[in-house]
Amino acid sequence: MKSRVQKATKNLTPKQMEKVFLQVAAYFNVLSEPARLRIMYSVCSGEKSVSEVVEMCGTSQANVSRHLLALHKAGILMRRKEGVTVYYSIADNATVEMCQTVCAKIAEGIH
Amino acid sequence: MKSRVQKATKNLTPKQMEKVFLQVAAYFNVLSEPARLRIMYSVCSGEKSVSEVVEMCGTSQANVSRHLLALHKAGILMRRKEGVTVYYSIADNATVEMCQTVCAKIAEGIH
DNA sequence: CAAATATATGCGCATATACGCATATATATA
DNA sequence: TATATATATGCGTATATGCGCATATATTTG
Repeated sequence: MKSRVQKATKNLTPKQMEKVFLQVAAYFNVLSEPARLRIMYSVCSGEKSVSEVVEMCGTSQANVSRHLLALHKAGILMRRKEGVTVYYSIADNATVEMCQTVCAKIAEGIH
Repeated sequence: MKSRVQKATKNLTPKQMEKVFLQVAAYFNVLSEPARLRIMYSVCSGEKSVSEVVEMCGTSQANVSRHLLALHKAGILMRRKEGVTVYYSIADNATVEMCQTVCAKIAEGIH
């Protein structure tokens, strides 16, 4: 019996598979920047405003804003505006868990 | 009690965390190209020579070779040389499963 | 050794994108 | 309304990298 994962892509046409590959690549691309991973790490500990992330990460405000928007656009972060302040938090826990798994595997080789 | 994943990165110095972020980003970067995902998909069905992957993917031989080497260098594919032929196969099943999970999640939104 | 086959690589070009800098936009407050 | 604060964005530059093309390298075979 095939797993649920295999089923999901088994009945797609080549054209549809190509779309999937493009979207999956775009998804991984969002996670392929150290700056964005640092930002995700800081948001992991709880909802943060842009300024708070700037302080935690030591990146410029402009870049933090752009990276947060990219993560939001990818569906990974929630965006909530309160007055002039914008708060970001985790929207997709599966992505966070995946990142943590990869981090852990790589961290093993660091010590 | 903390999960094993959280433990793995909890006791790292900022400098070590930075190294982890760089390596994780590099890892995701390998998976952020449609061409490489196509190639991985074809190798998933069993060990393949470079030529076989070229036929399956319709990409040029030079690029297939480069992408396969990149996947091998990242520890995702095995590389085995037999005479003048080079065979690639899955080395890291966790990565394949991760890709399939992401593919499945995205494929749901395609139909 | 010469030729054929399979794979890898050097090079140039085009494209994507992260960053710094300045500035625009939006909201709150005096 | 003027000012201050928080966030977003336009623009130029530098860098990374995927691709096409040609060619190098390695191995087998005649």
